[in-house]
Amino acid sequence: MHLAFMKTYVSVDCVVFGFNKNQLYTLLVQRNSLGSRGKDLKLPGSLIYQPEDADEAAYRVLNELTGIRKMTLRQFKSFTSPKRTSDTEDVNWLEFAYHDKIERLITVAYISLCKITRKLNVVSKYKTVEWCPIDHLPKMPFDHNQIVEESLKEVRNWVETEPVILFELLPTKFTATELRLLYEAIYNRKYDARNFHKKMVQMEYILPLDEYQENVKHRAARYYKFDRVTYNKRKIGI
Amino acid sequence: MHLAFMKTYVSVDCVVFGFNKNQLYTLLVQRNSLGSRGKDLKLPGSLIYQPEDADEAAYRVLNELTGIRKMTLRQFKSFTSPKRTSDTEDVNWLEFAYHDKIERLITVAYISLCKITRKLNVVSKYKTVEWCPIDHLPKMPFDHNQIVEESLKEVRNWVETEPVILFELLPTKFTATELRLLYEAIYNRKYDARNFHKKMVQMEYILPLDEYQENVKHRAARYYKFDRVTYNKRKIGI
DNA sequence: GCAAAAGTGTTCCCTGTACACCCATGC
DNA sequence: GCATGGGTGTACAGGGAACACTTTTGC
Repeated sequence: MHLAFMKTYVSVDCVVFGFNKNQLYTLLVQRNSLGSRGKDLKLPGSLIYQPEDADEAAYRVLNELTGIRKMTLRQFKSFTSPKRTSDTEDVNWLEFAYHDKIERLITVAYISLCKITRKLNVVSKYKTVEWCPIDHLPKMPFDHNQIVEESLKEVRNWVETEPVILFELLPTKFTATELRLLYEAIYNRKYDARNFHKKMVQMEYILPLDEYQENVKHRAARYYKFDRVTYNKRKIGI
Repeated sequence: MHLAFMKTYVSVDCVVFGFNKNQLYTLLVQRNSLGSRGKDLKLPGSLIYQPEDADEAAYRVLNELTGIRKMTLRQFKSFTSPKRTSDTEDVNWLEFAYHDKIERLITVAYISLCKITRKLNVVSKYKTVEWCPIDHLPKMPFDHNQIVEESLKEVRNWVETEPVILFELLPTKFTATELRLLYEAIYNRKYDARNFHKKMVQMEYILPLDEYQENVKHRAARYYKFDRVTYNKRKIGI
């Protein structure tokens, strides 16, 4: 038996995390669909251009959406199943969007992070760009649901090696509670607020500000900010 | 400017770790070269066949080399730079080996593990298969040196989530010192032998045997074995 | 005063690390 | 005996978890 080798298109797909209140969100785009079921939301992504590597393609996709030149990102897994393109509607959309015959398509999945308050550009290829809570995701095309699911585990690994990424999800000034809720959302567990606060105070790269919440009906919480300089010094020590 | 999308061949490459004495090794194959420089060693790999996904291609490559049906493996990163195929000699070899015109090639890199004593098959595509100490690797084609380098970090992550993989590198019966040297090789640091021993005794899935070393010129060390049943029970608890 | 959330202090336990010491074997 | 490596016991430090208690603000 002689088997043909696989010659294929390669795309990148980005799981962009955002955070608000106590909930993680991910950025979804709406396909300019061909009259199909539902809202037709999917992960932002693109085929890779000839002169690009996958990282560059991911930077390009994210730059189009957010205007940020080089967002922090992390490749986490490639999805290569031949079954990815078994849904004819998905394939039709691909061929419609890229004006090309697509037989097989593998994708390199990336994680990135974005302040949820950031203004987003609606790229012409899509109808809308929106934040969607990760525990209420719609059914998405290809294996995008699976990609998001696996990406959440990868975020945890990422936080452990580079806690700096947490601060890309928070506003510049944040309270201890906001940071704690972010940890709780990522690890899907509760942390004792009192212990968490002490631990946070010990992180020398989190600087207390002389600013406090206003118009809250309880004791106003102090604001903190992340200090990149101290953080980078700390990393050398490890 | 209109840019062409990338249509490319996709391969898998496997970094197979082995362990002996106090040293990690990786499995390299020798290309049936076209009269070229050096020994021409590289990572075992293959283009992906049409009906396969990347995991299946990696299983196939490893099965050819070791005869093991489904070795434990872990996808860890895709390497996608257009520069991968900038060396003409590398491209010549590819086209020679696969009887096809190769312009661009991305690869999905995998890690796997193998007892170093295992008998290996020399696949017809290659001249030799050999174990090479990871800190004395030859210059290899493509970005294979970079792949090995990055894979070592990934092995550490893997051990932390699934310590079971360590025992795929050790003989069925092993001493405390052997396990310690394996840890030392992976983490590139020393561990206090006495503390390590105590820690090991606490791991309920490592069973002490009533067998001891023979013909050693010091107190004979006890042999231990890994108990998969206890290990799996333990995992449920987490 | 009361509710609600911020923030501090204390205690306990577990784990890692350092290190002193004893054991078994070959020469 | 002595060198070599195997194996046990003790002691201390740091970090996490549990939780009592105080502070500030709006109503």
